[in-house]
Amino acid sequence: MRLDSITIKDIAKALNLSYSTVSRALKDSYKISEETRRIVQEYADIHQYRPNLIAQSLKNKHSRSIGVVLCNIPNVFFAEVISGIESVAYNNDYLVIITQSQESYEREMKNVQNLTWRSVDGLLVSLSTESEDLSHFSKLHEQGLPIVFFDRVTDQLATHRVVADNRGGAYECTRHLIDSGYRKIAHITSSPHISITRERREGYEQALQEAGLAINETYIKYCMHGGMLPEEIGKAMDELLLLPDPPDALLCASDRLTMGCYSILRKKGLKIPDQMAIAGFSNFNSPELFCPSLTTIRQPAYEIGKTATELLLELIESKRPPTEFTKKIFPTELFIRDSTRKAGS
Amino acid sequence: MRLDSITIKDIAKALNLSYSTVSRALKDSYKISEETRRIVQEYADIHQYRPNLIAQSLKNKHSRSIGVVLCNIPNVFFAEVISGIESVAYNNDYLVIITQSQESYEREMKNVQNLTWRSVDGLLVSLSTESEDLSHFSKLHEQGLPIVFFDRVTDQLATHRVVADNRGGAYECTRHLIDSGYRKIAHITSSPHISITRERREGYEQALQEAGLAINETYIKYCMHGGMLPEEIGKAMDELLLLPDPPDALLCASDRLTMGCYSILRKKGLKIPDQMAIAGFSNFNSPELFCPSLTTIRQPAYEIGKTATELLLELIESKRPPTEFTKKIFPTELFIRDSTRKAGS
DNA sequence: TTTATTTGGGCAAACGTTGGCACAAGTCGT
DNA sequence: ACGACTTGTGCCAACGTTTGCCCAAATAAA
Repeated sequence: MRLDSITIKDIAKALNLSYSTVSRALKDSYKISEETRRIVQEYADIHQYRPNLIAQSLKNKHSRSIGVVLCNIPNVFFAEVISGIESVAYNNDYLVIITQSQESYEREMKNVQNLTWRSVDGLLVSLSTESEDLSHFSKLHEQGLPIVFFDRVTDQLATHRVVADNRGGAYECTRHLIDSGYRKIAHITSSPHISITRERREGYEQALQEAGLAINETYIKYCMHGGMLPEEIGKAMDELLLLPDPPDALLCASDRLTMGCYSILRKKGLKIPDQMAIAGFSNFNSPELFCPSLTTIRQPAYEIGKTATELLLELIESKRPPTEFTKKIFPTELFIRDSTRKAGS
Repeated sequence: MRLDSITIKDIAKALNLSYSTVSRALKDSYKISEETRRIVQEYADIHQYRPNLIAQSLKNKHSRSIGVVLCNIPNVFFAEVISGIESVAYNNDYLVIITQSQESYEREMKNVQNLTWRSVDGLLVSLSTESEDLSHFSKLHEQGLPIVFFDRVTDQLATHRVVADNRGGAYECTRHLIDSGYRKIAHITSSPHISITRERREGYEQALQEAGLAINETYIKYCMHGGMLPEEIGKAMDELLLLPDPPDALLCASDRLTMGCYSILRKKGLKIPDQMAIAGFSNFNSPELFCPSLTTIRQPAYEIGKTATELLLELIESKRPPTEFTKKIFPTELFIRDSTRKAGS
């Protein structure tokens, strides 16, 4: 259902001008007399002329819309990212189309396909945990579709990437745990396919190594669906707890994981942080209300969304494909709270 | 940048048919021989023909997209609603365009305008706290644009509404507080302009009245921006606490308010629930981790989004404007936790 | 056999914009 | 006074689909 709005043709007829003159007067391009321009503008204003964006898209081959592919909207981190995306898009008159992969490769592919049929001008992507084969993206990218990756990125495609300093965040937090006296630090993380998993593990391992602590593979647990399935977190925790020499601290690699693990510890009645310390990546904004308050590594999610979108719009609007691709890395913030403070320290 | 994809014309030329025949064969309408249909379909499949949705929109006067107007994406409740919206839209091949009003009337108007220029087929709306004048919606609605309201609804427009049982939820929770022995129950709520504020207050007042308790106006605090501005919550709390006879329990009317108030109570070092009990509407999914665990009223946000979208699509796809408009009311769930359990009870 | 009806398919206009090209009138230099 | 520009505007095709209308052939009815 279209809302009856006046068109260029209407203006042309009313003013006894040709379509093209009106069109040109309206977007003050080309050589149009000041007089004509004024008359047209005035008429357009009075009659509330609005260009039909669909028609423009058809003609111009671009739709002023961008597609977003991410795993799950209610995830705090992504919700904040979206908010950042939306704000930049809004200011630039772009429209944002959001799709959720729910950590499924299948769905991610379908969404991307759908988005391209819709002729989005560019894509903002955070990979699903299942995605190993990235050909659905590289094909499009080769055809010239601008893509910017954020959070869960890849180096298989030559394009911009926007991430938090995952390695640094994990490193800093692990160091903090070590400094607090913990020696048996486990790492509960997501699928090894995605970039954040690798980077966070590297930070974790680096801190251990620098402290002269051995890396214990049995202390590293992968949740292949990033914690979407509650049972995978439970399983990982059980395995850890049943170890002959169980860990005394937990570094969790994502929002869902952090919440899930914390919740399990509490349910099992373990004393935090004495029996088990816990810290993790999380953008939840009241972790101080937990009991004990929760040590978190916070990512500048809004900033990430904002920057990724700015980069994408730049890509879209630049005439020629850029030769250089940046990887923006935003620092994380460690908030030390009671869940990692030993009673005595 | 359009991805070179084959068009109907290409197929027509290759198969030596006319555009119209191909078009009709593809959407098996009209009378086309089985033979032709098969040939066209096959060719289309092999060459991965995808209809150009922009062109279709221009021709058909609809875009298979819906606009969403709500206040703030990172708000848990709305994030879940969006997730529900997205799932229905996805299954019906509709595209979802999300805008945030940030509780600003100004922005809400601009967003709606923008959305209609984009020729969305329908609107899903949750009003901002500032919106009193609804003419930007009613104008469009009169012109035939399908609109479904959810959460913060209005009866100024004759259309579908989807909400939680706000009155019931508030009533049940207030009763619970009364039953737990609290007698001085304050209500911290949002702007009186929006429907949820009124409904929740009604539930609160009804419970008080049934219990023979007086309604104390000084116990009802309105945060005009729904708690978006941290200082408004602080001010409301201060005023309550400084009352000669301060309340002993708090019923908070929204996610942000509940979190904000809880946080302030903790910061001020008040004993929950002995000095002050607190309960509120919240969709945060780990309130049991708070200290003390937080009593919440949960709304079926995902369901609300899902249902609103189903209703909207029905409206969009039905030929004639319906004569009846439904108001779907979903029950809320009260989760009683320690923040409202007196030590002795 | 003629006429009416069905079946299958083509033509071309339309949706609202845009932009290359053409062209008339005015301006300038010589 | 005559060509060479410049300026302002109009014409028309194109973007990819859809669809009303028309028409040819085949079939059925008379």
